[in-house]
Amino acid sequence: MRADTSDMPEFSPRQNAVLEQALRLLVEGGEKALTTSGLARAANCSKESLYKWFGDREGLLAAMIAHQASKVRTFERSGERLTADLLRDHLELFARDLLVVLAGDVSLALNRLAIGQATREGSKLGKLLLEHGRRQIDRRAMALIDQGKRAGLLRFDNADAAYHTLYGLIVSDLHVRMLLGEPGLKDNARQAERAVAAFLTLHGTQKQSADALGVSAGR
Amino acid sequence: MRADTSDMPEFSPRQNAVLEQALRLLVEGGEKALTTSGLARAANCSKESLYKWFGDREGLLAAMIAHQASKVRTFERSGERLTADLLRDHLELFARDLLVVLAGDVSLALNRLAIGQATREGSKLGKLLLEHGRRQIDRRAMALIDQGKRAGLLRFDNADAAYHTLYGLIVSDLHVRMLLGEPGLKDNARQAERAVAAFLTLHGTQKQSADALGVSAGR
DNA sequence: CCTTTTGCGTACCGTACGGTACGGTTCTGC
DNA sequence: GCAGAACCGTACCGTACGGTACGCAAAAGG
Repeated sequence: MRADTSDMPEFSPRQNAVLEQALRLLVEGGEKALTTSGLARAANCSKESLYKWFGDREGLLAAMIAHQASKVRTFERSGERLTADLLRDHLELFARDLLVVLAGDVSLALNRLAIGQATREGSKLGKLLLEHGRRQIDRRAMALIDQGKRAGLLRFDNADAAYHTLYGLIVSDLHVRMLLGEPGLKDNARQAERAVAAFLTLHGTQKQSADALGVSAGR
Repeated sequence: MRADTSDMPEFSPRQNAVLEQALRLLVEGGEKALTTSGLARAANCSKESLYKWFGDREGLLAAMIAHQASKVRTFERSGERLTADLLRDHLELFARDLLVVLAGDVSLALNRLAIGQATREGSKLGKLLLEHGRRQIDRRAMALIDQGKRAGLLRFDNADAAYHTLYGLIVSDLHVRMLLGEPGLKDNARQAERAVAAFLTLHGTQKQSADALGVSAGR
């Protein structure tokens, strides 16, 4: 169960507990609620220890991202032989998982934090968040659609472009809306079905019934 | 040239100049660079005037959003008879405009600001930003695809769902990536073409050559 | 011309943050 | 059992913010 090419520092249990408190504060009160004093109080540790462990505030934020990413390992069960139905199931599962992850409290809070820090000249936190948080889910999807292509069930020239199409169909502007404070979808499964149906219409090799494309919906 | 159902307070020229400076500070240095003292210095006005005009800091931020929105009026030229080629052209134009707007410095800075303020319990700024900034572009797109349906060129049951599909195909995760500090696309036009081609494959009534779907790409 | 309003510039206040220093306490290795 | 490290709690420091108050110049208006 070792992580892949992990380079990450890995923190002590005590430090992980502190990072957990930090995430809690961030989720509950936003960035302004995550102060060194407040964290020290909430985690029953001293500010001195915080600075010893994480260097400065930015180091703490980076550690929080790494810590959260280390919790979201995604399994890659890629043994079975793919059929059209199986591919659809796996794509819909991926879509549902993606929607659940993006709508998660911690994910939203960390993204808000990194976006709040970012400026025109890029952002250290933003890079970290994209790399740590996105790599896993990207790999899972890419492996899946690659497998679909090798099984003759999907057709596309550029896997990256096809993946971004899938992503856009699943998420649309929902992520930004949630980041801005809007509530999420009422029914993730429905959205997943619609997105995957559209994706298969675009990139599937078999005729797709276009039924699932225009149903009542309503966000 | 009157705005539609505008209720907005509309500010004096002097106040607009101050808001312009505020936007400049925000774009150049992010939220932390937008302080009342800094703005007063940059705009050659007194802090007292700022508080008299805008109430408090949140009022200033809201005014900045309203001011920016008042600058981005979108024309609605919906006279001509639609053909398939014309519809495609208009959709691609919309897509390019959308990508340009989302990638704009001021748009990114305001979205970062509102997202940074937002918490789980919604955000005043976020609501404002979505309503003021999005309404125009949403209306333009909805009118366009509605027109396309009436002309028998598009088919869908739910216009809202179809629009979100179009939006997702155009933007994918690009908006969030840019908010996190990543550079934008190298070629908006290419992305617009691909997205519209996919959208027409899904919702067009005429056979679409699937050529434009899988080309080399590269973001 | 004089009055009133508007607004600039500056000084000021309370607060709260990030970061440091220190004394006392618990844990660890030998 | 003891020395040394790790660590907690608290106090402290400098700074910078949001917001207010005041003195004075310049425009507005009759």
